[in-house]
Amino acid sequence: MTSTSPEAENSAAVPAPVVGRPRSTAASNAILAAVLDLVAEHGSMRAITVEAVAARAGTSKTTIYRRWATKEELVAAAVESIKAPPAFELPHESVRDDLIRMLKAVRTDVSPRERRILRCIMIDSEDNPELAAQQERLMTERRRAGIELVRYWIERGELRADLDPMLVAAGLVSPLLTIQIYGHYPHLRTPDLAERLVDQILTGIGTR
Amino acid sequence: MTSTSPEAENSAAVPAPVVGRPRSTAASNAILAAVLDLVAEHGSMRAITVEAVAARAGTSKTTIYRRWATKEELVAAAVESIKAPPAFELPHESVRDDLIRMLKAVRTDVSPRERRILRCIMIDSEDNPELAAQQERLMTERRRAGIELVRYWIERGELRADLDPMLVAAGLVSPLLTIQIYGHYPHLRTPDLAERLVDQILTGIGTR
DNA sequence: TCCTTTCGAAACGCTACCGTCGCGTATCGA
DNA sequence: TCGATACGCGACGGTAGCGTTTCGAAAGGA
Repeated sequence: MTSTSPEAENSAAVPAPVVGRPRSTAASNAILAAVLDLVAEHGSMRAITVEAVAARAGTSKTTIYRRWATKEELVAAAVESIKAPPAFELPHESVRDDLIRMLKAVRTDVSPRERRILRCIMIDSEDNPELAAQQERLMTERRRAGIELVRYWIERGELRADLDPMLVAAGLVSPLLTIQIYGHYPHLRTPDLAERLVDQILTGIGTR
Repeated sequence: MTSTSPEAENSAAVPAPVVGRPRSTAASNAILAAVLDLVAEHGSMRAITVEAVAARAGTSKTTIYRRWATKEELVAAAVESIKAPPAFELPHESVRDDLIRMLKAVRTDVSPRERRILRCIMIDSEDNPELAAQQERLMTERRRAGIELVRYWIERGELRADLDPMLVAAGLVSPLLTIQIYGHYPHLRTPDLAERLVDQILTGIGTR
């Protein structure tokens, strides 16, 4: 820790010179936050303009373009600045409660703002490999907790030993996400969706 | 059937006069097909241009704007022209086979072209209520078969009677779609995904 | 203090695309 | 044949947004 800068450098940014007036980190943060705000408000990354970002951040376009060469780099940097939510604590009292809590965490820990941001990343990552990589990073982080949870209860014999933890997690989280975030199956958007999903997969749907 | 036109009128189109040279239905069809082609090739509706549609359809921009007032109307009409796939026949030999067949039909009956179109509709329906309505129409049609199937096997006592058929369908189709179409959980993209999903939900994951 | 760089503001060039118009030609019904 | 409309073509005006430039002022480091 000899002379570390207080803020981590933005990866894809144009490097700042060492002499002269230093760049305002407050401005950098405000710009990245403004990008995420606007992405959350409007539908996608196509829908936001650099001028709007500057206005929201209280800076000028010049200040933005001094840091990032293109709009794509700017958005990528903003997405990169998103941190994964802190790992939530589970009481480990019962499989059912844990799974339900995990699913509800997907719904509550993720704010509506962040939810819309994730949705936009999903959309735009189609034709933006940089964004696609970022998406993978965010998704993998968020998926890990669920997979670990399944593993935990398999070890304790509460879940079948021959399960693929990832498939179980997918079977629970995917329906929840498509219903909650994408708005599919509107009839299923009830407050007890998490409970119903867990019960369904826990006991199975067959009669034998 | 006195003087019915051979083709159904396009709903939101500017009505064609009764005197003078009639509009070419071939051109109309070529235009709508071109829209869907281009939507499938490029990412979204924003990415396609009216000039490109005209070029692909072998017409001129004038011909397009004589039928639809704006690009939005054009896209909406093209989406409206999509027909639901024919209902597939199931052998009804066993629940397991039927469910697996149903899931595999999701993967095979929907061509890659149509898949991309559906994806784009999903994306653009965010800020286009007209498209959102069309999306609901297409999704509901496609979901019905799965829900009916669950109901069929409930009546025959092979599935639990207290199930919500829609929740079961969602629990099966959603993971498949997110994995197959959206590319999530890349480790799960195996040829036997349908079988594994069905087995997991059929027998349940719990040990008691 | 001086030198270097940043900042905000405003204007600019550029490109892409929408939607319109005019024109000569083609095609239908009466 | 005549009248009315559709057709393709090309050009146009208008708008939006990206990225650049200029300029005076401010703010740090040596």
